Amino acid sequence: MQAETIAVVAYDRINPFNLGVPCGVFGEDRTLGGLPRFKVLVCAGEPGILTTSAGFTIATSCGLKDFRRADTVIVPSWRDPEDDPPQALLDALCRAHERGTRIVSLCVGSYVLAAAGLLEGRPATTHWYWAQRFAARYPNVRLNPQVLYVDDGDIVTSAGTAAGIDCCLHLIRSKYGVKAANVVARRLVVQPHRQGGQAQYIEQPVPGSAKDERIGVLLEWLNRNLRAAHTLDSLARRVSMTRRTFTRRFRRATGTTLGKWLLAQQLALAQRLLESGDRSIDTIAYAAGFGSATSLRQHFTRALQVSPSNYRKAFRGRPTRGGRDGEIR
DNA sequence: AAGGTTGACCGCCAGG
DNA sequence: ATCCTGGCGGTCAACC
Repeated sequence: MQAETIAVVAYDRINPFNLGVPCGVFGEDRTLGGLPRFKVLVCAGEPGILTTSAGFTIATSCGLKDFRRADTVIVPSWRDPEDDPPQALLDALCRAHERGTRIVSLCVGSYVLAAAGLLEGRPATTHWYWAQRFAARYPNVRLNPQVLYVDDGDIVTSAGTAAGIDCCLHLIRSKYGVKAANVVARRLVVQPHRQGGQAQYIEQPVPGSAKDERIGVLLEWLNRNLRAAHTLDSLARRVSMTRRTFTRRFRRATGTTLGKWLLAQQLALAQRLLESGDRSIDTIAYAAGFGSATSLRQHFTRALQVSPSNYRKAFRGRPTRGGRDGEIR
């Protein structure tokens, strides 16, 4: 297969984790796992010495001119959303985009794409912490701060830090399939597909208050008792709140609704059970709190675009015995 | 396939 | 004034 070239923009004071995400996903040779070999070019997005926020410096011979060789350009966050990116970088991004190169941003890299004008009128996301300021500064961008990433074809944006991994996995999944993405996910030891949006990761500014604590304790308990049938009323009773207050507090604490949160947790559990062990779909459905295998199949397929049994097959990739997997080197 | 039932979600308002 | 709570009821979707 023709090697796809990925240009990753490095800039001064870059956070090494952000730089590492695309390099970790695309930069390793996983051809034995059945993946194509990507060509990763770390490109200096500005002249001068590039230091990282961890103190070491980056030396690369690639620069903006090398965008020309890329199929995809990734902007792995930005040092400071309030710090305007250099015009030369913005111009290079625009030219690449006009040539048909896909432009991807991680975290607050959306600010760079927006500054380049690439997000005008288009759907996008960014780190939840900056979402409000982003929306105020770029009102024409259809910002959705609830999701982990937004794939708008030639432009892809993603939410904070680790969502960059979700986003990069998505890029692999959409082009090379679920199986390929799972190979990478396994190697990185992350979930192949996280459920729900970034809302569930948004911490409340005052987490320790006694009242939020009640929801927190409940969530922990729920996660250990997913198989039981829960209703809004039974849970509200459990934390001694009225139904209305409970739904409100729940949303404030989790950023989502009870139903969505529960379903996401149940699906995540079902995924884990499918990935390991040989339990029947029926058993797994029951263990994860679904009323029936039919119900599990329906929700699972809708959320992941793969049926449970195909997910299991794809995740395993190939027959495994004794915990060894041919894809893992 | 249509219709009924149930439960979840949330806007709204009144009261603390 | 501001925030929170409890209750009502409309809408929607899942399930039967």
